[in-house]
Amino acid sequence: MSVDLELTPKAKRPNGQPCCEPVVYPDVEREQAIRLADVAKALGDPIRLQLVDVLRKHAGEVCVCELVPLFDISQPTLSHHLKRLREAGIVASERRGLWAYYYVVPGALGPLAAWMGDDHDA
Amino acid sequence: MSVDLELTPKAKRPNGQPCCEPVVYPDVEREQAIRLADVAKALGDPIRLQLVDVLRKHAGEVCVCELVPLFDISQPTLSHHLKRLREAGIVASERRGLWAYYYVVPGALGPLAAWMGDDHDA
DNA sequence: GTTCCAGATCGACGGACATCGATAGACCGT
DNA sequence: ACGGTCTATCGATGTCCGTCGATCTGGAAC
Repeated sequence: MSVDLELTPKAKRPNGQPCCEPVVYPDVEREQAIRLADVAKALGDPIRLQLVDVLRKHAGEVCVCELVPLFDISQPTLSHHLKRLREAGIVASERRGLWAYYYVVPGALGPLAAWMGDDHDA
Repeated sequence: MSVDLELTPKAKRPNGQPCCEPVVYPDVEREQAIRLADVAKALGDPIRLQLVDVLRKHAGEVCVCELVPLFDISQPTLSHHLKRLREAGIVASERRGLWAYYYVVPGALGPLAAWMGDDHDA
């Protein structure tokens, strides 16, 4: 890894013709790609995506006790998914008494949504 | 799994007060969530996300030989990532002679982008 | 046919992940 | 203090994933 690689690998071809114009893409967004991929990975599970969907559509806090019966998974597993969403910065929680209330962090999906929505064809 | 669970788990609380209003969310989008999560999972790797980024910004086909030097991974690993993106329906390829050209399938990111961009606060 | 090259596939390996039951921790009523 | 309830954590387990080197495939040039 971390080999000093030249960005124009045209080298020698059988007939010398290039396969396409060089892309030579700078790694401007290495770090950004990691952050975006982290959010995407957190959404890369059907249950977590549905969790975020429920929380978003509710536009407010939702008690965990209301989330548990929505999925055919055990309570520890649901807690695990909520933790992953929390670690990805997508949701946050607040404890009141016995119950924990979760909500979507405003703007958490913004960067990834913006990247996906960017119209690169125009 | 697949327990016949009642959707209103209010049961008996210590003082009988509910933690919040019932959500009772129908699984309208179980199947859709799986499809969206599949796309998100495919984007849940920095290299794959950068690959899609390069292909999208190029707005055309890009030869694999141009992609290899952009990342510090081996050629088989890159091929593996391209395969995963292909299986997720995000990219497609065309072989011409010795070389393989990849491009982003138009509209492949649309559903997920639409879901993320949906303004549930308004 | 033979040789070379680009790309895909294979097999292996280490690490991450989803899932569960059991348990711990926090909190409320009595 | 005690018992009950909600949520988080722990430990174990089976599966999936990213990565590599080695190899296979099929096309081009000689």
